[in-house]
Amino acid sequence: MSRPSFREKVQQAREEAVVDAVERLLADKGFDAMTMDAVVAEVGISKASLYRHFTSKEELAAAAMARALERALAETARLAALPGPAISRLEGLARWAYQQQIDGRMPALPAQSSSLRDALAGDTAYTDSLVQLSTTLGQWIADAQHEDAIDAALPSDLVLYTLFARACDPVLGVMRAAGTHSDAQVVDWLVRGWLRSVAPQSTP
Amino acid sequence: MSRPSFREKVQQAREEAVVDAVERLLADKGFDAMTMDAVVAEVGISKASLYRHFTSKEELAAAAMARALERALAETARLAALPGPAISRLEGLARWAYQQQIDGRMPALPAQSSSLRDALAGDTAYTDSLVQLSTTLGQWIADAQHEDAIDAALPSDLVLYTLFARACDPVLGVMRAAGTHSDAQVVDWLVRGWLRSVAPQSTP
DNA sequence: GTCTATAAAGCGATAGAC
DNA sequence: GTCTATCGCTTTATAGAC
Repeated sequence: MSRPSFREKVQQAREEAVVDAVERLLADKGFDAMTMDAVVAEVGISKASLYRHFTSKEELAAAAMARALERALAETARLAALPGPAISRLEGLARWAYQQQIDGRMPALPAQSSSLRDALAGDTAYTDSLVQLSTTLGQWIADAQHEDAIDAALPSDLVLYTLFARACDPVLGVMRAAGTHSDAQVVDWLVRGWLRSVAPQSTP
Repeated sequence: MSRPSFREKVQQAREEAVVDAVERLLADKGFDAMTMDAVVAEVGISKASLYRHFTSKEELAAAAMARALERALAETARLAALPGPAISRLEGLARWAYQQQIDGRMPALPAQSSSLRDALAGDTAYTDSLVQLSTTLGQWIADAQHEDAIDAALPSDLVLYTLFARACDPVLGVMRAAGTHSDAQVVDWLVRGWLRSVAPQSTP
């Protein structure tokens, strides 16, 4: 049991190095523009070795997405321990998502791609994390609605999807390219904008 | 002058048929997944003929985007003639953008693609329309800020980009796929959400 | 100007030696 | 298990006949 663990650890370390590179490339170029040659060039292994560990490009993307979801779950666990109402936890996660985008750690997958969707659906690490994250956030959203911090007339799944959409909000990139305001200022505007978009109707 | 106009009209009609097909394919599959074979199959011409009229795939995408911007400009002209404050015109355009998405008339281009960006920048029909649209909407946004319908603390270009982003809001597609609510209801929630996201701070 | 046929290149995936 | 070398397919783009 302890004999093969060394080799297994080496394998796991290499696979993690691969997923690291894939995460960067997916965030930088997107799935279609990312080539397997670029992956092996960044990791420093051969293509045949890469295919020993991951049987397809889609599987690589699924592994990167699974890891991103794991990070999101870790952040929700951290936020859950903080005091304050549910809406402040949701705000914290939105802010975290924008920061991930700035740090180049947000994989960019195409919305329409059947082969990719199949690979994602078949990756239990991905689907399990997604379900768990959705469940937790759905609870936070329901709590915030009961606390009257989110419009109770909005379906909770719509609120959840708008929050997920903040993770790939193109406005951040455009504003950063313009360079007229600090990252922190732009993120603040966008996070507050999301909060207002789901806030209860003001009754003047 | 009138002699070659017949042939020119035939040419133009064919080019319009091509751009029609490209618009549908771009909205359905996106730029990367759209192949030139699919374009010629839909139009019913050969690939060589297609390349007589459009020298590259990027140029086709630019033509489709230019036409989409022309439609947006036509809608702004229609909205400009309506009575009411500037914010109601902005709301109307946001609603129109979502409807375009539903109708499959919103080209989906990748955010990161150097060759595509160059082709777009070199297409005057595209850039001119984009500048004109941005100028008009920038004025509307400034008006709405003066009317205290949009938060005056927000930079007008940020507001403009968030409005553009509504044209490719992924939440609409996800909600439509869920099928639990009518298109009109979902669009209404999303449009009102955008309005609230840029509304002035409520001062309770 | 439009067609058929094909070139040219990029990329995902694999064979076989070591 | 990793490498080099290559296959096989897709796709963009073009040559040359009509």
